[in-house]
Parts: sequence; C-alpha cells; structure tokens
Amino acid sequence: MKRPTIADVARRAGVSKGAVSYALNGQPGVSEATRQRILAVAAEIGFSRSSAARALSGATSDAVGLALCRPARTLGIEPFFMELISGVEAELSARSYALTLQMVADQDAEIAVYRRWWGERRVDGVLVCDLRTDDRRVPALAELGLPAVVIGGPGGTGELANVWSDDAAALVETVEYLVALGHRRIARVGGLPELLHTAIRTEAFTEVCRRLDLADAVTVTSDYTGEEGARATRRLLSSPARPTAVVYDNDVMAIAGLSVAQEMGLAVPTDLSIVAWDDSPLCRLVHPPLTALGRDIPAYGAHAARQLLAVIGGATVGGVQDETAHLTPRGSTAAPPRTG
Amino acid sequence: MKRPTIADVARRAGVSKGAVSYALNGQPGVSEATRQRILAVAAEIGFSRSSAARALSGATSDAVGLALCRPARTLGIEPFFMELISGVEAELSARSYALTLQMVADQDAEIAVYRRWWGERRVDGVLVCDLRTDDRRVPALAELGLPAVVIGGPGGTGELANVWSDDAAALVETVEYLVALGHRRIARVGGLPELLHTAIRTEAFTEVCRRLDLADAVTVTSDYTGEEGARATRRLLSSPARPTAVVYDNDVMAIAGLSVAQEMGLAVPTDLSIVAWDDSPLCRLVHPPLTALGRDIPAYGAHAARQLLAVIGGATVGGVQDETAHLTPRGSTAAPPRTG
DNA sequence: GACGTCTACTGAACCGGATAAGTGACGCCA
DNA sequence: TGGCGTCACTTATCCGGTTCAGTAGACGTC
Repeated sequence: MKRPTIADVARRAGVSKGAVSYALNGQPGVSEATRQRILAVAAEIGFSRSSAARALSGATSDAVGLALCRPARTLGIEPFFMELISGVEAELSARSYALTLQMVADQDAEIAVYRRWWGERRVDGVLVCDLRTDDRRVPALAELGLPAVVIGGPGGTGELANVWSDDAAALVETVEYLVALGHRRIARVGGLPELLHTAIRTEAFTEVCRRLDLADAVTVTSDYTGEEGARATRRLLSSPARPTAVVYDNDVMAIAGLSVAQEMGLAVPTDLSIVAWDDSPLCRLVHPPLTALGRDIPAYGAHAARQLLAVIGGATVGGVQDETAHLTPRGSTAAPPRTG
Repeated sequence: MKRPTIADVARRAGVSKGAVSYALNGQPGVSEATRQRILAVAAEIGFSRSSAARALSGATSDAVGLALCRPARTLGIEPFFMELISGVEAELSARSYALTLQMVADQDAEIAVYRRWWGERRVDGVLVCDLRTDDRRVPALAELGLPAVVIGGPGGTGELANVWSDDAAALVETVEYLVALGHRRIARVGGLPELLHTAIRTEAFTEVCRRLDLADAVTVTSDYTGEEGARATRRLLSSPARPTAVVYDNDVMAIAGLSVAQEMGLAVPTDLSIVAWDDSPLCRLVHPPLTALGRDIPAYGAHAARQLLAVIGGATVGGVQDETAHLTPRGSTAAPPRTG
C-alpha cells in the first residue's frame, strides 16, 4: 500500500503543493472554499503528513522525549513512573504529539541521548525526571538550547522551566499529624540521597523534628526498592530506642516495612505506625491499609507536558507549582503504645 | 547552538556530502583512510544524522511504536507493562532505536494510531500487546504492510509474527501442584475475558480440571484491578462450597485476594491457598509471600523487540516461543484444611 | 481607464540526508 | 600503447513537506 503524499492531494484537488500545505496548516493564502475542498480530499485518501519531511523543513517533529535513569527492577514495581507517563501521554496525544521513551544507565548516557535527539531533530523538547543536587543535565540542556521542563524542584533547575510539588509542606503535615497522635520517636526511610527531592524532604524532616523537639528523629536513606526498605526497617526496629512511627519515601518500601514489622511480631498500628509516600492502589490492598501521602500523579505528568508544549511554543515559563500531596489516614497509623 | 549537518562534516574533511554518507553508513566507495578521517571529523564536531532527513530519503526512521490500550489506573499498578517496556527498551537502545509510546482508548483508536504512524513514517514497525480473540488490529496491520510483532498467542496472529509463552502448560503445572497438595476445590480469578490469553488460560484450566475430575472448578473473570480481584474473591469465599485454593491471573488481584481472605478471618495458607500469576517483587513483600508463576518479563520484551527488528530487517519470521512461566512455591500455598 | 492594493493562488528553492550516475586516475593485460 | 576494469570519489537527483517570492485577476479609486 502506497502512502499518499501532499502531491497526491494537490493533484486530486487541482491545486499546487503549496496551497495544500497552507490549507492543512490553517495558514492564510487559500480561500475557505478551497481549504475545505483540500481537507476533504486529504481525508478521503487518508493522507497524513510525513513527520520526517515536516521536521526536515524546519517545522516541529511533534514528539517529546523522556529519558529514565532507573534500573529496570525499580521502574517495574514503582507505580509512580507509569502513572506519570500515562498522564504525560494523555496530554500529548490530545495534541497529536508522540512520546519517545528511552532508558539510560546514568547521567552521562542521558546527556548523550539528549545530544543525539537534538542532533537528529527527533524531539522538540524533553521532560527531565529525578533531578539531582547539582545536576549536570541542566547546564547541558541549556547549552543545547533544547526545550526542557524539569519535573521536580524547587531549585536547581537553572534556566529551565519546572513543575514541582511542595514535598516539604507535605512532610511537615505528616510529622505534625503523627505528633498529634502522640508519637515522639519518628523515623524516616528516604529514597536515593543524591536526588534533590530526597534532600528537600530530609531537610524538611530534620527541621520540623527540631522545631517540635523530637530528639530521636532519624532518616535512613535507601534506593526505593522493597529489599532496601525491608533492610532499613529491620535496622530501625532493632535499635534500642525503637521508633513508634516510620515515614517511607515510597509505597513499595512502606509495604516492605509493614511486612518486616509483622514478621518481627509488631502489630501495625498498635505497636508501630506507618506512613507511605505515593498513594497507589497498593496501599489500599495490604492489611492494614496504609496511611499515605497521595496526589494525582497523572495530573502532575499532564501538567508537566502542558508546560513543555508551552516552552516549545516559545513561551517563557518559569517554575510552576503543582498540587501538594495530602495525607489520607488509613489503618496503619494510630496512637503509639503507652510504654513507648 | 547550531546543529552540525553532513555538509559541515564534508567541508571540514574536504570531501563531498556523498562521501561522508558512504563513510558513515559503512558502504563501499571510500578508502579506509578517508573513512577514518571522516568519522574522526564527525565525532569531533559532534555530528549526528538528522533522523528526519534519513527517514525522508527512504531509510528507516529508527523508531518502533508501542500502543497500549489499558486505562491509566490499571497500567500504573501492574508491574508487567513497565517491565516489558524496560526489556523492549534495553534491546532497542542497544541498536540505537527509539521507542515511541502511545496510550489509546480502544482498538479503533489504536488502529488509527498505527495508520497515522505509518502515514507519517514515524515508526519502522510496531509491537502489539493484549491480543484479543478475533483481533481487528491484525488484519489492519497486514493491510498497511507495517512490520509488526504480536506479543501473545499462540494463534490469532494471522500473517503477523509473534512471541508467546505457553500459559496453558504453566496453568496445568499449577493445578497439578495444588492437587498434589490435596486440593480438590480450586477456583480461578481470570483477567479480561476478551483477551486471548485469558481465553487460553480458561480453556486450559477447564480442561485440566475435567481431566483430574475436579467438579467445582470455576473461573471468574475480572479486569485485573485490585478492586475487582477483591470483589471476585469475596464472592468465591462466600459461596457454600468454598474453594480451598485460588489462582489469580495477576499479582495485584492475588494481593487483593490475600487481603480479603485475611479480612474474612481465613488464614493463608492454612485455610486458603493462593497462587499469583506474574511474579513481581510485590509477591515477596506481602505476608505470607505469595506462591507465584513467574518469568523474566524484561527478557520477554527484549525477545519481542529482537523479533521486530528482524522483521523490519526483512526477515520472514513466524511464531517464536518464549520461556514458560515456572511456579515458585512460597508461603501462600499448603495442604487444604482437613474439613475441606 | 490607469493605477495601486488585495486576495488567492503558483512555482521554485530549501531542509539534510541517501543513492544512482558520472568522472578521472590508475593498474593490468594483451 | 591502447583498451578495459576498478577504485575513489563527485555531482545531481530525489524524498515530502514548508515557505518565500512572484503573479494573475478582481476590486476600488480618483
């Protein structure tokens, strides 16, 4: 089956290639009657513009890129990315933009991918995830002049636009909630320490614990996997001044932590309270269901995609704040045991 | 920053554009010395070929497409797709192929996406998931002549190549294992009934239960979500001749089922045995850890990607069988209660 | 009715590669 | 020594769009 080209449409409509191009792009230069006739012919023969030819002529390639730098193991199990991607996708496909996905091993590989995409004109812009403290991707993208929106922050994004959520506020709310329940020994199992949002959360946690005079507040960092979450939990629960509440940086580690607690003979929430960050259906499936910090991840992704399309469109946008995660109390949190 | 073109390389190396093209593509027509000089210049100025221009000149676009037709909710939580995608990606990026992802609402939208991708020359081929019984996408892709590999089967793929796993054999193994433990009343919570692999599993289940003379074997279909899995489990466990073992078509439903059983006061595995299909880290995180039918999903995706690249390369490949899922017994299965 | 202006187009150049066809230099062989 | 083949390139054309520079005809204006 041969693909129809703009020349086929032109011939059939009895006009020139140029006229067809104007008609398809909603540009002035053709009468309304001719435009309708051309569009009708295009629809009739099932014409769609070659994205290659469009991109070559200096127009956009109608694709945006997303490079992910997490090992496959972690990616598979964490609902976060898939939800984020589905939100991004929803926004993009509504505007007929394609999403190009690539997994990379490290930051250098990611920068190489950006450089290649840019050189190949394969994408009009990129979404950047997992912002690090002092992230090398930020200056690299600025140098290339490749439109980009960072998902994360605030801070550390240089000239690049970003979409962020106030994790510090959410963490403060959580700690205050636990303290209101009577907890004084609260621990936190954080994610990868080199990620900016981990640093932001850690700082907020330290700060609020100091303010509320919680002496034993401790953060243990991890890598988001269930295994590491379990190990961190085991260590925390074996310590002499065992915490009465643990806040986890993602849902998978929280579930692993719950399992460890039960295995060690601690009842949740009677002996130990657990809070998960990222409220996925998983949190509702386990027993007891987990108190969690949730927000609309697909909407977050859609928001970022909208920003990126605006940047590609030439708009100058800075940082935009998305919804703050809100706490949904469920069965995994309660007052601490008396003897605590 | 201006993107270097083939003309820049040619000027700098003191040769023509054509020579550069031959050198870059490993074609004869330039001496080895010149080739090396050209490659050195290209590397020096950070040249990469415009994928648009390549695609336009009739070469490949070096991208493959994957359209997913599941609601965002389901996609986010099921590790399966993300693992599959990461496997596909690993294979593709090793060959500098890009993956274009698109979420679609239904089969018609998916066919429209294929048609558009084909018209736009955006992808060289596509991977097709979630094969249905009497799938309309199969003839549509054949008509377009767009290279495609179906992930699923066997059967129902018409002229298209496919990669499949023997679900029937895995299910038979599972039922025989449960029967060996002493179970006679086994139920199954299946996935979406319109999916071919659900039909294959259902048929295998019915067949093996008939052969082993298990009278009360029943399959309840569902939509893969935890909610539906929980509902189906509640219904099964409330029935007069309650099953002593339940096999779930995915891990999420199995975990939901475990939760329901515990909520109803049934101990797992003492009162009820549970088997999950798709062995993700989730199965190891819950308590008790779930006996599961697992296989290497990223490898499955990589296998499919390899097949697709072969088809794109002009090879005529038919159906290829991937590894069969194998049962990993864990704490969620045991002999049924005496009174059962 | 000569002139300028506007509309609705046409024609051609151009984007950056791939590739078929052409060219000059060289070696080989009769 | 002339003819032929091969090598190592160059030149020109093409892919399918976008876009700029025309241009013909309609219309208004004094």
